[in-house]
Amino acid sequence: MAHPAALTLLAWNRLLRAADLAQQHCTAALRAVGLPPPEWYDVLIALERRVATRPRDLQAVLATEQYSLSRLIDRMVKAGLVRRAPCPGDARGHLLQLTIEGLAMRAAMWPIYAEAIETALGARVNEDDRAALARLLAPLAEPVKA
Amino acid sequence: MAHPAALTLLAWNRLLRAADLAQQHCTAALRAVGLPPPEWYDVLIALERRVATRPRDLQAVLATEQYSLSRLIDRMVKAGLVRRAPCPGDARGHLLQLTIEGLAMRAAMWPIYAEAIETALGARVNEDDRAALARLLAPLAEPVKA
DNA sequence: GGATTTTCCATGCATTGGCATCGAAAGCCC
DNA sequence: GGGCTTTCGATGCCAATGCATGGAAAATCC
Repeated sequence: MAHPAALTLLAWNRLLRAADLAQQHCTAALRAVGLPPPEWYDVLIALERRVATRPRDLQAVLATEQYSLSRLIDRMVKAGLVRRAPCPGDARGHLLQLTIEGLAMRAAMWPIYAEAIETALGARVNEDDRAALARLLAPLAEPVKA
Repeated sequence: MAHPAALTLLAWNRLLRAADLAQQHCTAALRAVGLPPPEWYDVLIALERRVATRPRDLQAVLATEQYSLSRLIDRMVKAGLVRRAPCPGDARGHLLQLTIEGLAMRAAMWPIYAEAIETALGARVNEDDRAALARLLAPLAEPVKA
């Protein structure tokens, strides 16, 4: 296996840095107005759109670790945003439901989150470049070994 | 502030996912052969190249939080890879030095790290695309407000 | 040069994450 | 149906992170 070229390392470092800065920016923006971090939004919106209703589906959608998701849900339940309901047909798992508060929280978070994304990405890269970025990142957003 | 376009969201999600997968892959590759995570390499190589010798310089170079770096150094000192030496002319700080073991560790990590980068990025994106990626990510690798 | 502000680094405390493992229910195979 | 394997989700334990703050030295200001 060849050593990475200088260009590869440059792209590598920028990729990691860019993602880090982007996430920090969003987290800080939400936090600044007393809202929970982006991961909470991702869970809420997935449940609202019924993309997933069980933890294992959410896990696949969000590409998060099982234990990590399990505890995230714990916190969201404790915060009153999500409810665990019995799962008909599979007594191992359960269904996840948004509460009214969860729905409200999702709605409250979006404007802040959206603006943060716009500031961090939309406003700094023109449309052509955003399209190019999305295209170039597509293969990298797939699991490495696949 | 306008809502992000669908294209922006796509690029956004792929950016975060790609960086996450990339880091996981490297961390796992190093861990699989009993070596410490990538951040350790970043510290070691910075010290070896004398890019930075004091914690605050390292902090700037690595774009890490102050407390986070402070404790990372703690661990590396405990592991015998780095030494804290008094800093002539500024009694608040100190100089960081690689130990022999630190130097060896840096050398031992590189082949594994390099191969992981090559697998995760170099081998999945052709040269033109890597160049394009580096160019497109350049603005995003700068602090958001700048 | 004394007081104030800023820089540099560490740390207490609570939260979060990583890893391994567990218990329980489904699925499978015979 | 009785074992064996796989899937689902939670959790104990320890490590790492985040946030706030502390303390001490340097720089600045008057």
